[in-house]
Amino acid sequence: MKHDAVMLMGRIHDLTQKWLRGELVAAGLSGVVPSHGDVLALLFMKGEATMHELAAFAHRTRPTTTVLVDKLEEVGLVRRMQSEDDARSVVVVLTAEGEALRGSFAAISKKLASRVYSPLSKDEGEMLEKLLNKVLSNLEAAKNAESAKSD
Amino acid sequence: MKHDAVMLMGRIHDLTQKWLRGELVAAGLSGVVPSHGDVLALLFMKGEATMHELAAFAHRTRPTTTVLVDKLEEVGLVRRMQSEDDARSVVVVLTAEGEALRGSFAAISKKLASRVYSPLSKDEGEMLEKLLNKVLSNLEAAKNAESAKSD
DNA sequence: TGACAAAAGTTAGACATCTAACTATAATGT
DNA sequence: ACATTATAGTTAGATGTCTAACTTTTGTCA
Repeated sequence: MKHDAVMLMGRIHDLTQKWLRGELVAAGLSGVVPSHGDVLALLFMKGEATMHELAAFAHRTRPTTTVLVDKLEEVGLVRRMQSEDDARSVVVVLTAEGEALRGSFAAISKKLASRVYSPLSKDEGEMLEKLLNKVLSNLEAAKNAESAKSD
Repeated sequence: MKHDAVMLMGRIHDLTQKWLRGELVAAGLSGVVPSHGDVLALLFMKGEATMHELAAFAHRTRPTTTVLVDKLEEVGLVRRMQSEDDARSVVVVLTAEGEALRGSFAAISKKLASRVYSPLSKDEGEMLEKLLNKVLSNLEAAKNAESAKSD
């Protein structure tokens, strides 16, 4: 055992992010980066979402989400609206142009999965997901335990 | 199969990097980040290295490595020297202060591995490394195949 | 009911990283 | 031998992300 899983995951993460950027450019979406994809992914699922929900889903901070949505609004894929329930909230929705990209995004996402899973058998793919979930749950539990200590 | 391995690895990567930053601060190394750790790791192994070697080992670009070494020199952990063989090359070496941190870095590195591997059995740990290596090799092969096409 | 705390979002400033362009030196080929 | 090409490293400028601080609105509770 080389105990290098963290390094391996870092490398895989780097390569997949880089590849994704290339795909987005190839799809005519210069200036759109993988994090924007996470924002759009939630909108494709839910139709609309608050900044807060988008930030949580994309695992980014709210300031970062502000910038991400600024960009998506600038290129015309989403629109900000005032919430009717809560005057503090902003609701983000897809424009027609944004909705039109649903298919492209699904295709890129499928291509990414196939790229990563192709060297693995079905069993191996499932095993990998199981092991990663174990590791992640454990890290999140440890993190929560530590932040709870500072009460 | 959820095909979410990429997302899981991204999350694990984020959490481990964040934790590492905290450990470095706790070790009195404010301003030193995980990438600096990669630079130091090679110096702990080889004693000295050129900028080019450090960049390759840390998987960063040479401009980034310039900045990393600037910082390490500023906090007194390494020193730049002119190479005697090649006037273009810079050789980076550890200072006494840098050498003194060997133990702390080994401890942090061990703690990180234990954090990640603790929820896994020995067999599972080995399996995880095997699967990640498969995925990474495949991605690197695909990348090389694509860049070769543009000849 | 009115003060104070919590939450949603933005702005400002910092930082790690990247690509492109530049300087200086070494290697190569005719 | 000299011109061209390649390599080592740095500088300059851009970008994605973060934390801290701020504004506005909502919730709480004495």
